[in-house]
Amino acid sequence: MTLTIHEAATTTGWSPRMLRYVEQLGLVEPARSPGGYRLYGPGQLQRLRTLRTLLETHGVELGDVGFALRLRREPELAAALDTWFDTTPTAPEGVPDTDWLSFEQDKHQHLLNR
Amino acid sequence: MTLTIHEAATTTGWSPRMLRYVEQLGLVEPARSPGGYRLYGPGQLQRLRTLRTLLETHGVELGDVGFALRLRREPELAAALDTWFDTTPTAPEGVPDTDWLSFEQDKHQHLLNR
DNA sequence: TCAACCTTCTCATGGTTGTGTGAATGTGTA
DNA sequence: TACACATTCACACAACCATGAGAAGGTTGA
Repeated sequence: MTLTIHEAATTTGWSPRMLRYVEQLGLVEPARSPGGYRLYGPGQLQRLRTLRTLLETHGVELGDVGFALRLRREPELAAALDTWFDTTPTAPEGVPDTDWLSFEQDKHQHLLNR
Repeated sequence: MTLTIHEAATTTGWSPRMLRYVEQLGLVEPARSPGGYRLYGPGQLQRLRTLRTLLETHGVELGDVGFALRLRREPELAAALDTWFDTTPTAPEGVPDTDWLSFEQDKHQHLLNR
């Protein structure tokens, strides 16, 4: 039960070109025939359709989903972003001036309860 | 202890233009003087510096950090991405054909243990 | 008051994204 | 063996991103 790229394209609403692009982003990677043809299984077709609605309903770009993928492949990146966001929630005033740097650095050790 | 935009720029390595851009992305939002001048506190200066190293050490773009911000401001977006990624971890073959759709839909109910 | 800074807004621009189209070539099947 | 379809690669291009620079005007503080 596998479809060729053109068939997969017509049943999912993507263009063949875009299917190759989506694959290049690492989002949906079909198997290959011995000769190199892309073979899309039912799982991938479903993924392609839901990807489509995901983009539309949330106003997200393919590149954004690609970045989200990066976030789960590089946990240290996700962790770095976490600490950055959790540090001084955009309103630093009112914190005693002296504690500041140590406070920052503590956060980098163990993520705090927010 | 607040710096004006030009001072903040020189001590953090950003240009004033970029500080305004960073603010527009929602990443570092300084207070304002009664007359409308941006006022950067020590917390924001630290944030700007760490932001800079974050970008450099991980090869991330400002827009990516902006998207990460979106992810924590719109939990339903993050959830949608979670379910999409957790569904059929890019290798659907080998799963009995019939269980497929129900399997998919289950996942959308309660996130599974990966 | 006045110099030095700030504000917003607009124009400019090189780089990247998303997407199509075509060329040159290989694959699958009746 | 053909014929329709696939592959990769490259050119194209509008739209957007990240930045700079300038204009027109307001704020600050000695």
